[in-house]
Amino acid sequence: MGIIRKTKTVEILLNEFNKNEVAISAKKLIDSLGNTINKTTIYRVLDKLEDDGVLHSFLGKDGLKWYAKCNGCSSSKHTDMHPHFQCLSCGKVDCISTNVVLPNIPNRQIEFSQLLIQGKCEVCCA
Amino acid sequence: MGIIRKTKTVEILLNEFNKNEVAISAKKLIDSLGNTINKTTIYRVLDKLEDDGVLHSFLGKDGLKWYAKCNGCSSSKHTDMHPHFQCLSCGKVDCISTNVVLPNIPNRQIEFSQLLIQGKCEVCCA
DNA sequence: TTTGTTACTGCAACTAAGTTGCGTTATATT
DNA sequence: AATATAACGCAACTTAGTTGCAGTAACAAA
Repeated sequence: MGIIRKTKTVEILLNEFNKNEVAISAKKLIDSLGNTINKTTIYRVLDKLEDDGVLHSFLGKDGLKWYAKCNGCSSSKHTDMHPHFQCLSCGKVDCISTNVVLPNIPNRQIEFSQLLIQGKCEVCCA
Repeated sequence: MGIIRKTKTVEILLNEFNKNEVAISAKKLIDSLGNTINKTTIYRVLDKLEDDGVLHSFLGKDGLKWYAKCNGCSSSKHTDMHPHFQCLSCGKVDCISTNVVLPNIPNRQIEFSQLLIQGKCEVCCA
């Protein structure tokens, strides 16, 4: 079940995702908002926003959970299937809006895929 | 630094990877061998075998660490860059020996990539 | 505006994967 | 056999994420 009441916590968290384009890890949200909002609440609101199709989640290079705003997803169907890029220098994660060409795998039924590309971002490249 | 002495633990672990074709998670090795070998030792030997280019590691769908035998890797260079397939029904993970076509990302320097495809394996499809 | 239902929150305690420090054991070299 | 040290076991720790429960607040209805 998703978000039903527009609480202060929901507003604060949505605001975090609106002011930056990049993805944000649950850990970072707890680090920056943890003395305002309880970490349990942060995890729960993120989970519900994902259920609603407002955010999508994926795992970063260390297995940490990251969230980013969805494009064209609804609560019934997450259509987002794009790759993510994580910078090995500064740790920043971006959504890459390019379609992934999946390899042909015989006799298997593909349901999801996650592609994490790692390297140096445009800032850390220079 | 990699493996220097051929101990009983190294032999047992390598044997696990030789009898099956599939990847094995660190957790599963601890579950099955944990009363014979200490879990710290399992983690350390896996780590060293990866340093040596004997195994490669990647993260499964829950962020758990998985290991599988390498093909054509050395201690100096891990050339393996293939996708992995994890079955959502039985949990099995396989290496897919197909090259991945990475999307073109301007102004970024790509160093690694990991593609995890999820769905139903050939056994669970039927 | 007040009341009442219940979604939401905070707290504390917990779970589980993986790590660290250190004293002991065992491999391999001389 | 002696010895240097890689490898091991144990216990305690770290940390991301979860659970149960009691208290709080959002919101609809009166």
